[in-house]
Amino acid sequence: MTASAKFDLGDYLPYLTNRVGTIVAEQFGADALAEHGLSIAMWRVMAVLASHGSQRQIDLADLTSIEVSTLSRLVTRLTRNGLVTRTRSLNSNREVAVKLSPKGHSLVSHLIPIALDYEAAAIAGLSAKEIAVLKRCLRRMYGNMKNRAATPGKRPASGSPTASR
Amino acid sequence: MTASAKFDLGDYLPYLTNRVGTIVAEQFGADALAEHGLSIAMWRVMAVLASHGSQRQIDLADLTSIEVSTLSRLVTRLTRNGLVTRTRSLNSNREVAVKLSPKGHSLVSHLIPIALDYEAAAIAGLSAKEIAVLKRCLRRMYGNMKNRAATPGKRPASGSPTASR
DNA sequence: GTAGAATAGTTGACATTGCATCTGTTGTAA
DNA sequence: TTACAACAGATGCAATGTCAACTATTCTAC
Repeated sequence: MTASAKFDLGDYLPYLTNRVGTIVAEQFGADALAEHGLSIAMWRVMAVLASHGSQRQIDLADLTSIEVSTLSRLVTRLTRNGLVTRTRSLNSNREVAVKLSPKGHSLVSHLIPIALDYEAAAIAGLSAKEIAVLKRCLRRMYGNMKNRAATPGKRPASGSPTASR
Repeated sequence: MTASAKFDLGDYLPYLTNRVGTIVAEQFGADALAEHGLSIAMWRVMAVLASHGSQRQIDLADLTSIEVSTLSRLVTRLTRNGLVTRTRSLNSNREVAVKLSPKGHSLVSHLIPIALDYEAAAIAGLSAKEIAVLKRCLRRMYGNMKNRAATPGKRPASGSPTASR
């Protein structure tokens, strides 16, 4: 056992965060999405479209954290299921505009209240004040990481010489 | 169409949570894990082992939120890479004890400080008090959902009037 | 205009995942 | 003991995801 074995995962924020995200998604997926033949990724795409309106695939990828190539096939599937439409963008011929079809819109409208129920179940027992802090923290954390990604020399090089290929 | 089209994803906690978890994992994976041939899932397994010691696969699955069948193969891969060992448990012959090998231990020891740097980068600008609330909230949320999963009649019936307060 | 870089999206090859199913082990109760 | 349910883990196979090319379009600067 080396000295650095001192690592308390239960106090490590990325772990705590990912576990919450995963368990909520798992349950919502199994209880609410499965019966509609939707995967969590599909729901995310539809939720983004419901909230932000028509989007290019590249923006969808950014908003959903789904890889562009994965997203391309995902949109193909959603299109086959009649939930979204994919049309060439008006202002550019290489862009695509993805938007909810009427059927897709009606499905998200049905799912949104259920999703909000799950959110409510997750935060049960927490005060409004705590939730406000929670949201602030999460937004800040996302911003911090996003920033870091955009910044050159992003490597923290703790203990490791950044010299790599 | 319907009134419920009013859905602000930017205020929806499962979304905020998953995005933070994803972006931290993505960057840590690309910057620190890739050069060691590790995936995020592999890192999670190793981090759990570093923090909790030897585990059965089923417990690893629970602690990492990785499916048991996926985990089985993942452990096989980690074993092939010499990072963990898989031995029959002492007290039961159907159980397996997964633990870090010396090589695996030395690798996590190297990665842990880097992981903590990423955590620090993520929470930059937040006060200790806010972080305390954040952790409390995340633990509570996980507990709430875990509970729900164990409870019979967990379904919030579509369109349910659960939406109170 | 034209060359070349940048951008948006798609696709082929390959790896990984997830469900259902299977094997083997342990616990329980007649 | 025997029978059977519950459990831990592994595996076949179809579905999905990922990386690296590749096509097509638009932008930039001469």
